[in-house]
Amino acid sequence: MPATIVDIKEKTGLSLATISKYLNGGNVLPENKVKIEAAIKELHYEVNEIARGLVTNKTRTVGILVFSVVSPFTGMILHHVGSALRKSGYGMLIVDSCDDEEIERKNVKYLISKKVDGIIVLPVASKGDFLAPAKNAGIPIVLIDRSLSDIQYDCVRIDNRKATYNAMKEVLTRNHKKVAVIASEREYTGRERFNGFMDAMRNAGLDVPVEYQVRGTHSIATGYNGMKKLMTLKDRPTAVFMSNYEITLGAMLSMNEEGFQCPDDVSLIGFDDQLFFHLLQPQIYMVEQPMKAMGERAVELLLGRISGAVDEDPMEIALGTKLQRGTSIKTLDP
Amino acid sequence: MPATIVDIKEKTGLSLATISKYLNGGNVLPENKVKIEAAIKELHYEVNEIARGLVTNKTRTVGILVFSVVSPFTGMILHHVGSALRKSGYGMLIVDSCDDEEIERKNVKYLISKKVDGIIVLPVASKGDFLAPAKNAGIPIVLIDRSLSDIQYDCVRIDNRKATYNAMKEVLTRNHKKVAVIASEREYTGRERFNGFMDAMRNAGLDVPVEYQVRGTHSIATGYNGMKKLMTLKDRPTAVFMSNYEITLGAMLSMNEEGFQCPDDVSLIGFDDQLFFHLLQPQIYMVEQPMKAMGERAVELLLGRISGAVDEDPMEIALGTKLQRGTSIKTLDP
DNA sequence: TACAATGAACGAAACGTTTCGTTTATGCAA
DNA sequence: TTGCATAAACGAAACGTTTCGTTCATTGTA
Repeated sequence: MPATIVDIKEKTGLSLATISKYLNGGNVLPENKVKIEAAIKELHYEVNEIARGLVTNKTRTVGILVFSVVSPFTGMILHHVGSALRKSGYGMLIVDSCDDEEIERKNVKYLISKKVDGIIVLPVASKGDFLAPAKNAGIPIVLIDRSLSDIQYDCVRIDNRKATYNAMKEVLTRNHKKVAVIASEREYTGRERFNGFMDAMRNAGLDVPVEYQVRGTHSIATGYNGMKKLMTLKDRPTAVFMSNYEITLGAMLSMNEEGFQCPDDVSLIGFDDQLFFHLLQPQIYMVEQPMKAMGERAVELLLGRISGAVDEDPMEIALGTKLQRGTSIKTLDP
Repeated sequence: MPATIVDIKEKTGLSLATISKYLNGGNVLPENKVKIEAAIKELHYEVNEIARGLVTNKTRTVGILVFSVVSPFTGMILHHVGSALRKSGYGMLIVDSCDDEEIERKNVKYLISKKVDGIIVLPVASKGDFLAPAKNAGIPIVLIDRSLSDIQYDCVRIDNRKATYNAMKEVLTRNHKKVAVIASEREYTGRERFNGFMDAMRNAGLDVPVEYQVRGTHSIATGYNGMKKLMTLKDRPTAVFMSNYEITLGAMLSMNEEGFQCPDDVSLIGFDDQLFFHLLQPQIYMVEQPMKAMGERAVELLLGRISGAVDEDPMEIALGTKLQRGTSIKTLDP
């Protein structure tokens, strides 16, 4: 029903090749250009991307493989990645791994079958074998936020360990000695941040007793239960580092519930500013990730790989973070 | 490079038509079936969806047009819609309207150019003209959550007005007379819920002074500022209804900040349970939407339209809600 | 004036499927 | 045996583009 390039051919008397050339930005005589444009307007012609894809072997669509589509972190990344892609004329086919490695594995195959031009991954698995089918199919891959332990892919993220290490200085220079951590231990970021925390403590010559090391998952429940547990210890910490948004949220809920005050009862420092912590009183010290830049750099890199403009070995891009200062850290007597 | 149906043809000696028939579930002789399956395995053949799409004029992909991809409500819908679609072999091409009607309008055209088989919409606009191009192209459309004012499309949602009306009974039977509302006025749901609130008050013979009617946007800021304003009135309300998740979150932050206690200082009732309110103390009364059912029904309906199994006039499906009872409403003396 | 060089237009083949109308093979009844 | 009905296989066309190698026209140069 919709007009095709053949209709344009008949209306203008030109050949398919010439019209195709025009459509793809090639040079045609001014008079022909006018004819073609008139015909296009009159017939409401639009190129059929499917037919085009069949011959070019490109879909102008990239697959986005996310560990979970309900996380606010994911939502924000999707927002920025989506804008950047659209600006370049690409669409995004999103698949949700539901925090399940088996689903993630299937999703990769699905994206391949959909012939996406590239894949952006926020992985759930820590190892990279699930991406092998895509790699073998020659599909460019860029990771965001989380590196893989056994194989290197292009990855845009922050230096989690260092960022945590630096953030911890804010606590340590205020003479805190008894500092606890609540961190996720299942993904890359949680482990790195935990390590950064331990680095800082070790470097300050401070010990971290096991009951101060709360490990869990990337969830509100981990923060909630973790904080509850910490605050019922006989020997409470004077400060707590929380490794991500969900954990921070959970921890704060628990504090509100128990009536603990920050920073009077305990000092807090967290990760992943999601805007709304700005509204909180007290304002929490927070490591802010450059979400927009991460999304944009990842897209830029992926499109570079797709076009062939980038052909070096896989690279890890670590972007800078910013510490949102607040009022949540108390200065103790030396 | 990847194997095609022609390779299978040559390996088996059968015709393209027969192999295609097999691939699409048709009957072939057992011996041929064996031959074909062997060849497929040996050559790692997978059907090229692009080529198939060119002749069938189907992409097995549906477009998802969301008002904002960063909202947790959207994330949850995406999760359920995505699962349901995948179960039926469909993928989702997601486009983000960034709460902007102009972008939304462009996105519709983009989805059409991508030849999606159907579109699921969480609209930002209140009027439906932006969907006209898709309708004219014969692409089935299903709305979720928000109806349009001027034209009827298939829509899966709840009865916001009634749900609010019923929820308000919990407040009114506890003898509250001075009840305020914080509601978004820009989208369908906010307006309906506001109306439901006013219905309930009117029906109880109660007046709602204008300073008790806070209208704003679907945002944390509206809830935060709204609650702050309400609690500084000389004549404070004894209860507040909050029309959605973000507003509820903002309102609670403000209360925590000011040190107001719920339900001692003010009773609260909200909308959109997002799991994590379960963790809160006190537990807030919340109208819970059937997110999973909404996503699944919408997909079911859309696929029905696509296949032609459903061909009645557009329908509005209003699913039932559930009131999560809590401890956030105080019983006043009569 | 002839010839080379340049640039635009052209025709046909190709991309990998599905589908339509026809032919071939099979089984059964007359 | 012949004829007929049924089921499976077949060949060819079609889907709407891009692209390759070639032809044609124009301009500039010797």
